[in-house]
Amino acid sequence: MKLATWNVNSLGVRLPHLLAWLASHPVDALVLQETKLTDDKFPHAELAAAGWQAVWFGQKTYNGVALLVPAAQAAPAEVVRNIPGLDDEQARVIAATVSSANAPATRVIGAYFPNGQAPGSDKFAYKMKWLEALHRWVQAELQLHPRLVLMGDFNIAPEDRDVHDPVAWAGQIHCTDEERAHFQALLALGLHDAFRMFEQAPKSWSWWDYRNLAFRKNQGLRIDHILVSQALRAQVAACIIDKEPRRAERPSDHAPVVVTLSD
DNA sequence: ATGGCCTTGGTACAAGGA
Repeated sequence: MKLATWNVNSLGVRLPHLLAWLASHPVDALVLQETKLTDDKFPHAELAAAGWQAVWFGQKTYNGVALLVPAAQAAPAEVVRNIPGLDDEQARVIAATVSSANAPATRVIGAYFPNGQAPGSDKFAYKMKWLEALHRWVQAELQLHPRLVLMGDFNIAPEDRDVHDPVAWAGQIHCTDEERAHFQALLALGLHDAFRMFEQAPKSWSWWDYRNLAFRKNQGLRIDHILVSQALRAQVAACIIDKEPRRAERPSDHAPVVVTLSD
């Protein structure tokens, strides 16, 4: 079973690009972030024509998330939109139970973590509050669904090796001690960073700034993550960042991350 | 380098992203 996450930075712009990637990457579930579409604008018909069913949760201009599974697969079940109990006007989370043909049901949480803008800002305070609510909710979800995957754009670089220039980024947004402590708190729930379960090339990033020729110079951050629960840990066979779509014309600034679970 | 780019809304340029 393959599961993937991708911040597409506008599904309206990126739909052809997404369909091309899906055609050559037959995953069992894909979560999207930054769709930037209200629910009435979500391109479910175009996705269905390409063989994909979806559940989605969006808003105008900003944020927006979705979960795609093959049309032949069972429909995503027990769908949750945003974090229960958190009063949030921003569309950042979609969760569902996914059943592929050859694996037991798996709880998939797709999340677009707040950016946070800058330490000390109102947006940073919102990020902290959101992270606290996420932690509480994921803890409860794990009790209900031992087979659980939390994936998405975390907007957190967990360690200095996830940052192209740790000195320049020290204490900056995505790299503060507070954000990193929240990442560790999620791991402490019994989640595992699938990418770090394997030896990886140094300077592996999932996001590169559009500016400064950052992709060409491989100056980026690893901020898109796939965390798997203890029950799934032994089945993780591979985890990769697919840089190829970042080379495209008009790419997203993020690359997809893909995890392979053995049956 | 104080920044460079991309997207949205809307039709000029501001806001947000990371």
